[in-house]
Amino acid sequence: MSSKLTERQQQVLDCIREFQSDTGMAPTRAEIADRMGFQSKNAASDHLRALERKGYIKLHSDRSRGIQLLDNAYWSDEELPIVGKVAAGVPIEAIENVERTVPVPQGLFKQRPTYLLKVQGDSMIDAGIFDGDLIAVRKSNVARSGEIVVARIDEEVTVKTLRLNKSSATLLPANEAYEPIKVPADQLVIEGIFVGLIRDPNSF
Amino acid sequence: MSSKLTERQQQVLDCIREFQSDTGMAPTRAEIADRMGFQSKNAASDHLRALERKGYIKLHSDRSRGIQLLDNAYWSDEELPIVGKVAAGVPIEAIENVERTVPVPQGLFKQRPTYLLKVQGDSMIDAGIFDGDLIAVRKSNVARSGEIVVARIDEEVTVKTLRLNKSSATLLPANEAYEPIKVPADQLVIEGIFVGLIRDPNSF
DNA sequence: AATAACACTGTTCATATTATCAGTAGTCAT
DNA sequence: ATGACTACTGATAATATGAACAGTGTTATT
Repeated sequence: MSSKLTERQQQVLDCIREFQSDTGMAPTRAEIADRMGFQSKNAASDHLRALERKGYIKLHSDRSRGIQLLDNAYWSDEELPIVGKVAAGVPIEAIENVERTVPVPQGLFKQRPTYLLKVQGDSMIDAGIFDGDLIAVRKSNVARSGEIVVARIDEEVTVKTLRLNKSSATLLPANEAYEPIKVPADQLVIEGIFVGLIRDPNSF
Repeated sequence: MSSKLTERQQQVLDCIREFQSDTGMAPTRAEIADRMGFQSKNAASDHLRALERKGYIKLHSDRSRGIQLLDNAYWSDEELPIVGKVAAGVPIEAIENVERTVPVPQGLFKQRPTYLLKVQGDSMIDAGIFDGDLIAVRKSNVARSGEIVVARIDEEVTVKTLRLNKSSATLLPANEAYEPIKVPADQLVIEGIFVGLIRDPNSF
């Protein structure tokens, strides 16, 4: 049972999460005040007390950076857009493509997704990604070799495993029925990185 | 590129991970010394410097608890046994059942697995668990409703979703071809909790 | 209209924490 | 046998940080 947060409190909670994600440690009162634009550290203190009272964090008293995010802190839903078919040349996040939004618990995935993409086709079936699955994607225009990426080739968007060589990139399907796609490194457009998968067997 | 750690340094790294897992924050030098049994805080400092130099952590200077675990820190492998067929009545971790061990990166899963179990059968196929998959299991004799568990019924070990009612438990398969199994709560033996899945398409 | 909760500014003080210096020993490679 | 790294003890100084107190307005609820 945790009461609802005010908008400002939610912002502070997000701020703490982001700081932790960036630096690997929880922020101090001063650092929260800095990021949030407060003139006084005590503004941050007040918010922390509120967040603790409402059950989102635990404060370890007299401990530096003693802010512990509780499970609740991660279960504040964020509405993510589901992107379906993507029109040629249109940025993937264009509002026209948004079918609907679904609440996704933050922290469900290690990397925070930017949007959800409904998988079409079975080219990644051996990687456990089925037709109709929702994959969580973090928007990014770079990726490392071995990562599963959302890439654009000739106005078409696909999900494949990225393999980077010296001068070229290969998009690897995970299905024997499909062939790898070799692309010159400078022609490859990465849309995002696969950071998680959501399968709801009752969604059909 | 990160050089190898000494046994002691590995222990200190484990100590930091555990502390962070317990409290949600990185330990101070004093707390490391305390947990490790050092008389001097500087022993911890020395180890931290070594761990940073070898690329396992990042130290944020002049910052309290400014220890950031880098990816490398999680990639220190732990050898986990793979349990295959389980003889009737024999504890699941009995050495006779160990087929082989594989290095599993710690921190790959949020919950640290105790052993790996090779899935036999397709009763959980709708949950994305296929025949031949390795599932990472955390040994536990209790579980919450809704969790996927490794349970023993009549000398047979199965993987199912656990559904707890008032007085009885139901083991739910994720495959229409199989029927749910109802078990009196006091007869159910939980072996462990499903904490992750490893699928290697090249392992066949 | 009163009260509580929210959302801050600004200051002071105690203490938590890091950094650094000075040692002691053991191991390991050149 | 010499230097580099490991693995510590012990102490002190500098700074980072949390806690507390005294205020000011605003907004939501009864």
